[in-house]
Formats: sequence, structure tokens, C-alpha cells
Amino acid sequence: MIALVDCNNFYVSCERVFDPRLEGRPVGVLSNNDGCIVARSNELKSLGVEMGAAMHLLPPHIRRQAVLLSSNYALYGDMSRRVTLSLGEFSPHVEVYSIDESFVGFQGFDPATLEARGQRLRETVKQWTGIPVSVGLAPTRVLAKVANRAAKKIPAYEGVCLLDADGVATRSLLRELPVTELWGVARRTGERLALMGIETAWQLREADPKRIRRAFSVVPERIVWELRGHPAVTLGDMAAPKQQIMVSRSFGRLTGDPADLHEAVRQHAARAGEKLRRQGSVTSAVMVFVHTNPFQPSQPQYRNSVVVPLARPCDDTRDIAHAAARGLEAIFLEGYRYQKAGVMLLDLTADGHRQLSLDETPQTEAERIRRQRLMGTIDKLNRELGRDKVRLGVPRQDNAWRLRCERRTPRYTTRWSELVRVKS
DNA sequence: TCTGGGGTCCTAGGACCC
DNA sequence: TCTGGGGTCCTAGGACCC
Repeated sequence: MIALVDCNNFYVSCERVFDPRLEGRPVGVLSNNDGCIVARSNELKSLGVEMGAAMHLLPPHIRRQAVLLSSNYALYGDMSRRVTLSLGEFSPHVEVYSIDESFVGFQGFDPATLEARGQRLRETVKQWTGIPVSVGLAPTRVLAKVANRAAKKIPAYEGVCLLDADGVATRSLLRELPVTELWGVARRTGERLALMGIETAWQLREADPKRIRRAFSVVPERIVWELRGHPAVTLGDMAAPKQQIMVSRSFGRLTGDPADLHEAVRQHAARAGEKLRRQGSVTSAVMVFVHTNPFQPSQPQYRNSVVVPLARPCDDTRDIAHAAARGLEAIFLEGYRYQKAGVMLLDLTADGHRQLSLDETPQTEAERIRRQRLMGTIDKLNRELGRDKVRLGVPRQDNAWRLRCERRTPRYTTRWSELVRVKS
């Protein structure tokens, strides 16, 4: 059996841990740039606010009632880590699936004890971190997702729902569940399944796996097997190094100034370099992209990207930033108002496995070590003194690409200076 | 004024090889 | 009238996730 442990309305719950006045009120957390809603309390859901709703399109009466906060990723990331640590007390098999969800393996545990374990897990996480979680237990990951959904929605479960492969509860839940509510089935697949007469999870479970595979691919076929209780979905090793690293942001306001784009791209390149070194990889190609605001079709539209190969795989921010700058020059056009720029590192390999190409002069060992020390020192200073204490180049004040985040709460768990805030 | 950011996996199709 | 067959590798794009 496997448990899916999912934090309830995670970002909102994090905010509530540090500000109990938010309890019982409609609370929303906004995306970067305060653009749209990415987390909602139950009270906000009841007001009919959809996930992803654009902030500037919210009706005035909702804006008056609701508490809308900028996202505080430093806080959420740290709280997530604490929840994960707590889960480790209950099983040696914890797969962190996202910032607010983990699969916890209960292979070999006495099934009769699982519901009680689930309850104890909930209570423990709540007590140790302040975060409420729901627990779905089932023989497969897809069914554990279904169980988790039931644990959240049906009060009688009290936050913990255990489903077996073929029980009465499983059948009745699957019969009621629209197929697009399943993990791995979204709108596109849902539309095509509907044409085949498959609209509920139960109907998909009863479908012929071969037929599903022919019509789609192995992905939906695996879901059929999982619904029947045969494990077919295994997660890749979540701790494995990323195969690509992306850093991109929408700008705080549109800009056509090349200096703005250059600064943004340089910052993104630096952040990407940090991520790259943290996982001990090197990159051999840097992709840069820019685009205008697609939500303003009346304005001239432009989007472009370019891949800049590196002479030699590296993890040096200076090389990455230089390549990114060249890429930007290649695709930048005057006369447009840009909304977003991004940097992506491609062709990642483990450091130490880097290959020399035939025509390059090998970097001397001393030079390599010198670079490594420099980057290591910058990363260390930034870790210890706070992000961006040391960086290449200093952005101008009031640059257009700076994020808007006017409603961010203090980073309670990672910044002393913000924890002790004296209001005058 | 104003609409997020960062990933993975799979498949189809082209290039290329013998 | 007629133009092989099978394999690998790579890339672009689709679909999905939170």
C-alpha cells in the first residue's frame, strides 16, 4: 500500500501558521507579480474563485472580503521541508512529489493498522509543523490520489481514506468521479475519451487497456491498470538531477528597453547557474527566449528563442551569462514591448563526466580549480548572507523587470530580520 | 495597469546507417 | 512496370503535473 499525503491548501496553510487571524477567512495566495490566484482557502473556494483566476478580473466584492497575499516561496519551501522531515518518522520510503505532496510507501505494514497510522501521521504533522494534511491510502498511486481527494472532500473520512483495489467504497467513488479528475487525465484526453463513451473513472477502469493504448499511448493505458489496482506508475527518482533547468519571470511592467532585458537575462542566468551547481551538473547549451504579452493581441506580437552552444560544458555563471547575452542580442528586436524573458540550461551532465571535444584546448587544471573556487565562494556567501548579496553586475533601481509582490508576508522561518519586526 | 513558473514523459517523424 | 528493410538517434511538439 502507498499513501499520498497532500497538504491542504498548502500556501494558505503556511500563512495561517504564522498569522492565525487568517483562520476562517477567505484567503488567496497570488502568483509571481501578483498576477493570478495560485492557492485558495476553502472559504475563498466557496466564494467561487477559481484556481488561476486573474487577480485584476476578480469582482470587487471578492477583493473586499478576501485577504490576498503575494507568494512567499522562501517560507513555503522551508515549511515543505519540515513536513517532509515529519513524514520520515512514519516510513523509510518518502517520495517528495511536489512542494505540497509526498508519496509514503507502506509496503509490508499490516493493512489493518494503516488507517490508524494515517490518523497518527496527520496529527503528528499538524502538531510539529502546524500544517493540516490529508492522507489517501491505496494499492496504487492513481488510486491513492482518488483516496486523497475523498479524504479531503468527504468529512466522514476525517482526513484519511483507505481504498482497496475492488471494494465497495472504491467502486462507488470511481462511478461518481469524472474521468478528467483523475491524475494524468486532463482536458484533451478527456474530450477524446468522451467520444469513446468514457466519462467516469469507473468506465475507464472497465475499458480495454489495449484499445486505450492504441487510441492514446502507454500513459492512459497505465492509468487503466492502476485503477484496477495493478501498479503501473512508478515515479522517476525525484532526487535525480534535473535534465534541464529553467529560470524565467514575467516583468513587473512591459518594457522595450534592451538594458532591462539584458539585466533580466543576466539575473536569470545567474540563478540558473546556482541551480546547476547545486545539483552538481554542467551544461553545454544555453537557451534564451523573450516574448511580448500574448494577452494583448492588439499590440504587436513577437516571440523568439535561440540555443547558444557552449564551447565546453561548464557551470560558471560568467560563461552562462555571456552565452545568454549573445543569445539575447541575436533575437532582440527594437519596437516591441516585452513581457517576459527566460534562460534555460540544456544538455546537462554530471560534473566530472565532461568530455573534451577534439578541437578544444584543454583547460588547465589550475584554471578549472580557480573557477570552481570562485563559484563555490559566491554560492556560499549567498547561502549564508542571503540571496544576491554577491552577484555579477548590479541592476539599476526601478528596473522594469523587477517583480511586483506588494503583499508578501515576512519570511518567518528563514530571515531573522523579518521575524523580529517592530511595528511603529 | 493588470493573466505564474518550472518540470517530466511520450510519440512522431526526419536523418542517417548498413 | 518498377524503386528494400530495418535499425538508431535526435528533435520538436503535445500533454500533463503542481
